[in-house]
Amino acid sequence: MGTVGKAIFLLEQFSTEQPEYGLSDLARKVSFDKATTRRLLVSLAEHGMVEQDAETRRYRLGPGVSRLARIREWHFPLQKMCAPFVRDLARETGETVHLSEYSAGTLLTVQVELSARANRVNVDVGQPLPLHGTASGIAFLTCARPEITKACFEGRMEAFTRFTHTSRDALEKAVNAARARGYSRGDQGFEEGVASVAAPILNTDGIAIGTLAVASPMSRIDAETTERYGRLTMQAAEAIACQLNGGAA
Amino acid sequence: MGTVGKAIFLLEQFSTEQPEYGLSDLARKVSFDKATTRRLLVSLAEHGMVEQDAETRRYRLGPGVSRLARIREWHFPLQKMCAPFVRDLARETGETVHLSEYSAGTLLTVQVELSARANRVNVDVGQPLPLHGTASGIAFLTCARPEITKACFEGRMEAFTRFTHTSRDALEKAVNAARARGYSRGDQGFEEGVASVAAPILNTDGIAIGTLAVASPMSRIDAETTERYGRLTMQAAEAIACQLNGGAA
DNA sequence: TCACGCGGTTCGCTATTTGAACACCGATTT
DNA sequence: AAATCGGTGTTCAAATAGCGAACCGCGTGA
Repeated sequence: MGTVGKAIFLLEQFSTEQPEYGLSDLARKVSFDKATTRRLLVSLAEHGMVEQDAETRRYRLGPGVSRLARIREWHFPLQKMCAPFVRDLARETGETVHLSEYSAGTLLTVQVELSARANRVNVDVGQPLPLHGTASGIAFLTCARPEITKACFEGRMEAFTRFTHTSRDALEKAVNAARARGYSRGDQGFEEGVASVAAPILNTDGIAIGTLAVASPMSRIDAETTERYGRLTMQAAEAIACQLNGGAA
Repeated sequence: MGTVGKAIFLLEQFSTEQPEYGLSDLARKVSFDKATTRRLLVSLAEHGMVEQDAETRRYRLGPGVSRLARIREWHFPLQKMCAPFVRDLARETGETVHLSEYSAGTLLTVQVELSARANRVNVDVGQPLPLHGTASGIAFLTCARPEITKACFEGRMEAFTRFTHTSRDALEKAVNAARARGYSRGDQGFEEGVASVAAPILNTDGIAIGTLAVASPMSRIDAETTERYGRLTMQAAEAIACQLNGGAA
């Protein structure tokens, strides 16, 4: 791994559950030398990508990342644009809805609207979803760029539950079924007891850039509601794409 | 400059005005070798910090930066929290209001609410403001951590206009006056014809983490309105600090 | 009192980064 | 259609930047 890879790897350790680290903590977690870790952190801090609490000496993500994100969001306002659609879909279904965006081999969760029910599916913002093991992933693969699909089919497929598709064949079938249907189904492929439906969000070229998904506890859904949620998700994803690509079409 | 510094420097080239670069463009702009620039971009792209448009081959900020920003914002929701205060202040004054956060030696503009008037001051999100040359900077220095103040006083002070404070003495005077007053004034220190007032936003320890500022064309204001805007800004900054620090006191 | 773990620093070794030169491709010019 | 230009992307010897074991000083709890 190159030096910048390591630096970014450090940044990626921060999460909503663990937003702060001491130097040694972090060094252990990534198994870099303490000195290395520190040098990287200092470099990052010089540009505001991390900041160090003046008294606890712990490190956390800095204002620089927000700045970059604002520039991106300004130019490509995916999140802002999708917010109302995600909310509406969550209200219509009463289930947890999440929006994901493709990034470096996985789908990153961008936005989550949690179900109001006591028994609900929890998804964290920033959580990466595997392409082969989630409804979102399968939906994405129905319209992904060929290189991505190829890399996914040829890569190792980790089994998260006993339902995860782990063979190219099974996955290809699931993707084809989803493409025919217009939305994907993910039955306990990532987490036992969770059933999801998802639809891809396409750019002007018809290539998927992300997905919209509804995740429910299995106990609450049957074939009919799955179909209903699937259609709603598909429609919402299309509406998003339509607005993203300039209102036209 | 170390390798990660260079990588981040690349990221910092992207702005709202110039959100995309070709490889050669970018290499020229930062004066790195093309090969170097490319290697850095590839490393960044592997982690989603930049992405390359599949057809134009140009590079832009990637979803990874948004992810990091969301994690930070989750943990430290400055922007979300301040939004209503910024809006209210903009409505009350009818002028451009901007919120900045300290990062790596400067103040980064986090949020801007532009005046509705035709003749108005424009500030860009993500724009860095110098500590010595703006109302925001002076407000910040009234309550900054001693090291920061020291570094600023001892550093070179660029003159942006003929009104910019360029001597330690002048700056120190302005800071002391602002501290006594509760808000700072910046008369054409950064841009001719622009007068601003600003107040620091303090953390629980009474240390400034950012500033809130109102920027008006000079033609529109006099001593009295300056005083009024100053008080309003101060109150808003205090209200923000109060909410940031847990509603208490 | 001692031992431990913490943040931070040093310095010789070495692996990584560097950049001139090159290959390629497509558009525009001759 | 040959030549030229400007662009992206690749190579490899040379040199620079990063590495990490060992170190310091500090606070804490045994």
